[in-house]
Amino acid sequence: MSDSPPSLDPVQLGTYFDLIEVTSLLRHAVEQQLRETGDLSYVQFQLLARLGDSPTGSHRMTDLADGVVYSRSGLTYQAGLLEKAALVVRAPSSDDERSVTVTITDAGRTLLAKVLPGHIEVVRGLLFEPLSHDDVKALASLLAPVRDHMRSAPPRSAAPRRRKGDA
Amino acid sequence: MSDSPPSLDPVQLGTYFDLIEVTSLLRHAVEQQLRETGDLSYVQFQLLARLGDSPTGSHRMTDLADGVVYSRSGLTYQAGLLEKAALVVRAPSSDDERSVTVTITDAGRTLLAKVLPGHIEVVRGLLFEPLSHDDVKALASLLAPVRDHMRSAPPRSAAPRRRKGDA
DNA sequence: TATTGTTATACTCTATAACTATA
DNA sequence: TATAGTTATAGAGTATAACAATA
Repeated sequence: MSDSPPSLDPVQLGTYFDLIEVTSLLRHAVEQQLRETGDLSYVQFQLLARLGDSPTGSHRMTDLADGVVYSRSGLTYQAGLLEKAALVVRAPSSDDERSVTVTITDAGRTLLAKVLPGHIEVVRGLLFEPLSHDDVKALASLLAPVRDHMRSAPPRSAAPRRRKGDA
Repeated sequence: MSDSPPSLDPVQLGTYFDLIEVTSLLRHAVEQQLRETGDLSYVQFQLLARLGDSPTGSHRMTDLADGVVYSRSGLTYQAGLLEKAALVVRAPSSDDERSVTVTITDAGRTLLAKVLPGHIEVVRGLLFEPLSHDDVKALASLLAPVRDHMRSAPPRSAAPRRRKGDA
């Protein structure tokens, strides 16, 4: 199948390990803060944040699923939890009766506002404290192409159901 | 408590989001590969990899827990699964009868060897493809201080039971 | 026929607390 | 008394497949 060298060079390997370690620790710390402060999981926070960022406070289920969650049923589950907590409202979309539009409520915005400062403080204290402004810029400029590459080359993850063309 | 500005600057925020997105996608892709190729979760792979890296092929449970897993019972669970799959053996430590020494088996090493090439290929194809060697070095030099900082400042995560001094 | 979303179900993983045994 | 590990248990999260409704 392939005869390329089957290993990463030591720098790559160490970088990969550091990346995994750093984000695991960061994720863990942030999840704890979100749970304590707002009784939110990270996925739930991401959903609320996306809705809060939207000019309308709304998104279709599919758009949310494509960004945050990996399966549709998973999103239905999470949206159900958020709706039960009155942080979100679901309603049939006006233009496409199949779609469901999710909208953040005032309570959702309030909770988001309550949770955000601590969230940011954790991120700053853990991730950014040892980095200068120039370091952050450098990091950003390294991550951007990786992000774009990953977005453009869905390895074979995602594919919640079956996307566009497919054998 | 604190009157520091309650938000990250746009560059920091974008960097944080990119970091989360990149590692989420990478993690997801890698987990899928591990599951398909070796029926391993990422945690299980990490445990096997740690044991395989050790000169003796062994580690104490506690040492494994401190690096990979966040609760002791979680490690017991995972070690139990690995042992049931004959990838690992557990035995009381010779020097400290309270401790349990986990050792990777030949089958464990075989599985590790089977899984590693694909693992590395996913990491290279997804993470390193858009980065030059200098980019990787730069990324490594940015992640290292963050990693050290996080290790030295356990925010209040981990603490599986109760560490050294504690109120 | 394809797409959107939900439901039922099953499974994996994680964490807390109670417990045993050794240092 | 503190440390190492296990167990029981409970809960959160995820994915697959079958389903209903609209385009």
